[in-house]
Amino acid sequence: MVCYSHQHSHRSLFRLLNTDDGTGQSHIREIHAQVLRLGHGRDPALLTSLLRHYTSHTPLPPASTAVFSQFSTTPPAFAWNLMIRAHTNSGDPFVAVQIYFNRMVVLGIPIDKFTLPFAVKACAAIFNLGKGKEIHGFAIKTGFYDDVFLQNTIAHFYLECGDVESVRLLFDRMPIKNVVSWTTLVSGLVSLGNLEDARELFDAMPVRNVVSWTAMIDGYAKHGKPEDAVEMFRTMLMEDVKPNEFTFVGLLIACAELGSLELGRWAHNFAQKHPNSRGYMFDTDIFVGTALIDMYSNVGSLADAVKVFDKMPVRSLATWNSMITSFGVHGQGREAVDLFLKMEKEGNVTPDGITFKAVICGCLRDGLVDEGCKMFENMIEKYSIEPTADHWSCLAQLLDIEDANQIRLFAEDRRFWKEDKKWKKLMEVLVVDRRGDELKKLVAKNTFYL
DNA sequence: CTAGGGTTAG
Repeated sequence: MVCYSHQHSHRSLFRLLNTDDGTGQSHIREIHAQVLRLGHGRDPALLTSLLRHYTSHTPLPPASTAVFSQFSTTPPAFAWNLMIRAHTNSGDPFVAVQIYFNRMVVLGIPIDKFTLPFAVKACAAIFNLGKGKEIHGFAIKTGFYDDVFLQNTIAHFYLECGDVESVRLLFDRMPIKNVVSWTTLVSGLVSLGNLEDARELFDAMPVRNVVSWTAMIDGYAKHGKPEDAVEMFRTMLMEDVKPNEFTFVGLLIACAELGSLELGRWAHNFAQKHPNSRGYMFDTDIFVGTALIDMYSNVGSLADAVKVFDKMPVRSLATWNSMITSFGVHGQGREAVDLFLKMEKEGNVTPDGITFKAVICGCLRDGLVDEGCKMFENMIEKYSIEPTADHWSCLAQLLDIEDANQIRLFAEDRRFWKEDKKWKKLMEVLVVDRRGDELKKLVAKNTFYL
């Protein structure tokens, strides 16, 4: 608790706002109330500090908009920048561009060197190639382009929009490149699957850090070169670069791909012995934990996967999905269903289509026909999840249904068959199962629905 | 207040 033993002056409130009390919360609402009570509600310095605190939380608290509107003159660039950044981070990049950045330009508010990187990042989040290019041009015209940070952000923007050639061009023309510039292009090449060029560039880098190494490790792991991923990891250790959570995820994907329990255990052991910069062991990280579950399941040790799952302090939807999938693929449908029920009960995450696919497939592999159907019903009625071709296909196998009409009859009987688009789903099922003849028959019979 | 790597879907 913050103790107000005396009336705070303007200066002491300001100091309080900019002091970290160690909880990360800094009792912002109490301080805000105090600011208003003492009549400092329009003080620009205090408003800016308040805004900085509010905008560092996600999702963005409504109070931030209220504070932003309290400036008696137009807010300074700093405040606009915070709002652009916060909206992008809170899943509202459209508002960041349309409401904040555009208005800032229209109102003629002088931007600073932070504004354009934030605006470009918002464009990247909505893949708005046109607007991003416009800002690129705007930067050149206004003289803000001469900045490595901005150039790196723009390079990453082109990468997000799938335009690796522009990234390459931009990179070649950069007068000053740093390790981030190099890594951006490396990861751009990696994500086309162009590992040869990526590696060539990686080897040519004047300076490499853990991020650059991880980009290569992850690329090899995901593009069918798990041996190279492991090799890269070992080389990285020899060059005295410390791995982090991101690196372990890449390494574990490679271990899963290689199907080696021994190698997987080695990676896990390594992660358990090395704390990260905040003193936590790597295997407590939610991404590393999920990757471990997946890895152990893939190399055939369900027991180890369960051990990791049970030890995890925090679990995401992906964590639950990964564990339920593991039970399913190991033929333990009963355990998959039980874990699903536990997931519902703990209530921190909401099941999605992947969850149901995992449970229903688990039921299929364990011969739990009634349970599987119940789950299918659950998915539609309780969670309003539209079944995909995978779900229909799973259901068809569960019910041992061969004929398209039987699936339809079943679905109608259960009132799942409400809209025309279900026909399209069914067709997808038949495509997935490569039942070409049945598909042709279905199309001939139901041309009305197309 | 600015830039680059991450998990689940037989």
